[in-house]
Amino acid sequence: MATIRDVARESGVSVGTVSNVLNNRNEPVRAETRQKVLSAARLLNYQPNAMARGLVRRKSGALGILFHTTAAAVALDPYTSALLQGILRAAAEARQALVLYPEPWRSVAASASLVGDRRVDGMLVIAPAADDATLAALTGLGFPLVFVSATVPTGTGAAAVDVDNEQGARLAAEHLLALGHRRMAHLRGDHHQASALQRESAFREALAGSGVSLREEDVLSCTYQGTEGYDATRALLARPEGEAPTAIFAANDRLAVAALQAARDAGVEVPGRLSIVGFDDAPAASLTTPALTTIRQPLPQIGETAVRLLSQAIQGDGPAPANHLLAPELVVRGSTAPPPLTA
Amino acid sequence: MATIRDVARESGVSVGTVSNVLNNRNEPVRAETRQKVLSAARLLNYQPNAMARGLVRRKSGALGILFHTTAAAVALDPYTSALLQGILRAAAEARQALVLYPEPWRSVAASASLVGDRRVDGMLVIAPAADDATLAALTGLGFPLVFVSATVPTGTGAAAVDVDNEQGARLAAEHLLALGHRRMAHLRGDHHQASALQRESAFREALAGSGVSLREEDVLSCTYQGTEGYDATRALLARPEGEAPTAIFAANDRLAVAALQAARDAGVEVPGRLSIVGFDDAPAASLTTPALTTIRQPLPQIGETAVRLLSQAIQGDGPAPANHLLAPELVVRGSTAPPPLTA
DNA sequence: ATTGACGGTTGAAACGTTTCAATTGTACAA
DNA sequence: TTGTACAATTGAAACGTTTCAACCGTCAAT
Repeated sequence: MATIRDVARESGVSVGTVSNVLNNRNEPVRAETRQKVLSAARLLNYQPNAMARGLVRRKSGALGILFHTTAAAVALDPYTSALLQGILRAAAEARQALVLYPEPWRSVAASASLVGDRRVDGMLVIAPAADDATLAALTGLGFPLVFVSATVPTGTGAAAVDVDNEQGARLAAEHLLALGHRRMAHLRGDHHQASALQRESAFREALAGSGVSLREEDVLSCTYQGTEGYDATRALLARPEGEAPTAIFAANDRLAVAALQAARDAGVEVPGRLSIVGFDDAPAASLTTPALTTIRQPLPQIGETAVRLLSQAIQGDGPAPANHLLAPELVVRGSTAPPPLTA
Repeated sequence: MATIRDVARESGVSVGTVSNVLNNRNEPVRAETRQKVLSAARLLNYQPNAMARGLVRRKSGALGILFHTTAAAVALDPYTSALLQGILRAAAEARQALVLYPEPWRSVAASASLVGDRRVDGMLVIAPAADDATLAALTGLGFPLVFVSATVPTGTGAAAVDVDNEQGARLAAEHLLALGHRRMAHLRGDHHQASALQRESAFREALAGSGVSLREEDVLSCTYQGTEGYDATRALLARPEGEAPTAIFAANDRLAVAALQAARDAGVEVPGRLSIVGFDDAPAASLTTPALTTIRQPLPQIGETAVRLLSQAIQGDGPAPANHLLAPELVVRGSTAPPPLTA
């Protein structure tokens, strides 16, 4: 590999000058000299060494991504893929490389060691558990951090980007109410994820706003992983006539798909006898029969926004850090209909 | 951030000694000294700077991933996700960070600039076009490279990992033949991808081996992107009675799903009147109705193997580079059946 | 003629590590 | 007592950049 010194020798100038022209800083330099340097660099196929540069500039030109669990587990998730799509797009635009840390971030200590090696200039933290202590400790490191799919308490110096979960839940509620449903159930996501809590409470409040109450026995604790949705739904459908809800709002599409499966296996027609609304608009949502009515998250935009925010934070000229909430959208497909008339 | 010099001062020894104990090399060092250094490091929360270390060691501790197109486009692809899963798992094991370059690698020049900055120790090249000149130029860089989803001509110093496409196509052919099909069609993938060519020719040969010929008009050129599969299938099904194939082997699941959709829209029953076999076993394959019979690629294992090979190449003790072919598997689901009896 | 300004260029000092030859101290053998 | 061996430690030279104070002409103004 050719070094900057090789280029300097080849073009007969000092390394300082070579550096100046190659980084075209605003230092004055004769056109002729510039040409000599440029052609020497091309001739030697010179590429600046990122580490040497990073060492003195104290910038690596790379952004890190930290996952809440092993990255391997998360790679398969369409949720992450969609997010990544936006992240990559924005990173390409900002000319930043992306560093994936295969280890999950768990303790502050562990993540500190990742952050501490200064391999990246800032970090995107994906879907962290809503554990304020850890979050705070992480932000306390004085390292540019943007949380994705989370909200940070105002006052901490960090930024967060997320879909407006409450608005999403409200959209689901309004849709179901408009169809005429009065007895509904909710399949709740991971209880340690803030989004799950937000979706539940906003759904409850939206119903209450229309004089419909969400009963305690009608909210089932599941996880975003989804499989629990099956048994929960079977249990719901096994209830005596009149005790079963006519619609289910699932905290994400995985749960919704599981519910759909359960309904099919129980011989309950969807949407004829049971309506189901999901959340996310995962690719699978449009492939099921019936296709899923769901709340779409603008995942790519969330990713883009996060990168943009992080870049600003790194350059130090960011606006006051805050929670950025992006609007969700109701996508009506085939899994919702008015409740059966057998009231 | 504390530097190694801070640790040296704090523990009252030289930086050389600090470096020795922290990297526990086989240099002899008094137990007492070791303790002093260790506790000083802990006290100061010292983290070695990855760039400084990389600069002198000439190793970054990171692996790069290069995609054949914009990474953003590829992120959504379940194919890539599954691959990534294996890559991440193996990278975690090898304690290597992963660097994603958001820009696609197109020309050698462009990728050389990525490779040249020495930010990574080696590169995984995903699904490159089967363009020997570019491949050769890339391998000629003297940089550890492993191609994924490609085969390299023997002799070039690079390694490649892929599913055994020919065996996969053979599996599909045998399955269809065993069911009794004699007139089949093939939806071919990208003509610039080696895998598409391999799947086609192996399918053709496997049929020929049983005395069945694949007619020219029955192989339709599509792309892995999939959408063309719809029109191609419609055209196939619109042929006069007796001129239409009774089964389709699609080069990947996207094409197979499109074919399924086309059959449904044309009122042709699957698998009653038309059998469809896909390739990949993408997540969507099990969600369609009927679920797709397909050839499963061991994508996570391919990713793992690639990382392992790359690590070996970096350490310089790798075995002779070669093409590693992993075995595919036939997954029989609901989209295949014997041909209709109306012969 | 002296000064000042400025365009153009240089050389060396960082950046934070690792590594290695050199050095010190100690113990043992001759 | 001298020499040798070896365990333990040191100090400085790399690694390949960027940056910045300093320097040298040259030209214009005084």
